[in-house]
Amino acid sequence: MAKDRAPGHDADEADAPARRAADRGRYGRLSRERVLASALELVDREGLSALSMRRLGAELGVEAMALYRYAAGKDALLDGLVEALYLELEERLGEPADAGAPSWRAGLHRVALATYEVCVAHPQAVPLLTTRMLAVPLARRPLAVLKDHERVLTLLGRAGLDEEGRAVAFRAFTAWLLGYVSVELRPMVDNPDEPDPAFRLGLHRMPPQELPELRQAAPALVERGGPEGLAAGLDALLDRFVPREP
Amino acid sequence: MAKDRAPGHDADEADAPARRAADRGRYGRLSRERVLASALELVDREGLSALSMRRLGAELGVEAMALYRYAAGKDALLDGLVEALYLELEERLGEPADAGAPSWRAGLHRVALATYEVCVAHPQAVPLLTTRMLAVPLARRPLAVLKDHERVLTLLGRAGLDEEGRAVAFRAFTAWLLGYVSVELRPMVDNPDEPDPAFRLGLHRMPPQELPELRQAAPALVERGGPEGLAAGLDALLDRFVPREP
DNA sequence: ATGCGTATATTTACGCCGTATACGTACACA
DNA sequence: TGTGTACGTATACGGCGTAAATATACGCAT
Repeated sequence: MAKDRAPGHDADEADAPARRAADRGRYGRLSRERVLASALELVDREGLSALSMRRLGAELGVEAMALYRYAAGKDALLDGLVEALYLELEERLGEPADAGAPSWRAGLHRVALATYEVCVAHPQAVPLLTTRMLAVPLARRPLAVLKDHERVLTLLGRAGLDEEGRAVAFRAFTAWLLGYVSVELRPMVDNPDEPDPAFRLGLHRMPPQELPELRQAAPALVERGGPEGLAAGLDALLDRFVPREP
Repeated sequence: MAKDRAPGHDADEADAPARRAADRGRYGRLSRERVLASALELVDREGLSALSMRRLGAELGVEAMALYRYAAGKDALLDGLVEALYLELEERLGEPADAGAPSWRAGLHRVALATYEVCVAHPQAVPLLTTRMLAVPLARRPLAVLKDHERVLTLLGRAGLDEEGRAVAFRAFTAWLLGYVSVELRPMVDNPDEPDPAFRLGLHRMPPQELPELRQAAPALVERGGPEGLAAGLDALLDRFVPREP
């Protein structure tokens, strides 16, 4: 495929121009959006390890090197995925200025919940948040990420915190949120299709005598806390790190 | 090097046996401990991306394939690193049964603090906790990890929680701890050697007008919360998820 | 329509990666 | 001293990220 170099006429296909373009998925050209969207889709479908430049190129009907026009390299592509997640978050949240005037607390809950939902929609991409995103120095993070930070800081500002208090609360918010989605959104179950609960969890692999508590608690541990668990912990932290409301 | 096949006599070195062994670092043979220790050292020194089978082999004076006797593959090697971290944690904490009888709360603080310290000692390995460790189904995690889980569950059991409450508290403990070390232990600073704070943070890279709050808060944000921040959030969560003490 | 400059995509090549397979080597024990 | 077995090496393969050079197609003035 993509081997014949005859410039114009092929045989039975009428229009000569954009012949190769048709090969690459019926959309005319590449664009950063298309590249990132396709990458995210691939990750959602087959996991992070399936994402390679060559594979993504094939997905788009294009050679690997063509992608370098839209991302400086593989690392930049991964950072682009983080950006894509935060753009999706922005979309869910609406304008940066939290337009209406719910309380700062409700605002933070809204941000946390929306982030949770984005992560639920793309569980395979979640590790990128703790690896790529946090690895990039603050000022170099994608704009969408910075806007999210700005939003959270603004909400904390409304709570009447001084600069130091705001930084403490911001770190706590981020740590809880990222930690929560990290532990929540990955499979704890060994063999999902097994009917017997103990075998489904793979408990027969664990040392028989030690670990009695873990053995007993395992079925409950693999349950999800859900958005409620996220909200409950968030409130606990806010109660601690933010002075009483007026 | 490692080319001469003359079996016994060399020239000036007396003892013939273990000649090749001397080439590979003056220690006789490989072992899982040596492999994992060397891998962790390499990661500490040069980061996760520097860890490859070939490189680690070279580090040990051995061909890459030799490592496959001690770890089934690269993934298993990474899981082994997680195990190594938790063995180090176990060492810091002493016997699994939290022998003395500090309160369950003090016990949890001790576990959290010791985990924090291990992560501070190996910041480059921290991403493995959210990627590899959490990606492995509960029952397949390394024994040292399971023992840690058991310890935390036991402490929560002393707090008088029922099964459901224990699972909720366990997840909150884990999420907070992993989230906290993840955000805390990576460099936020763009150019550490720059004297001027704003340039050190790379603030000149950020859009000039938007993000006013972030701009102002940045210097405080890049500070660490330290063990105190960890403990404060932990208490907040425990107060919420554990019924009042007797 | 024509030709050209530029944006876009391909080709080719290099070195590193994980690892399957087959092969040497040396040590423990008879 | 001989032999079985645990340990390490040699070689090879396909896939990876990406640098450099090359080919193609599109917008636009003519």
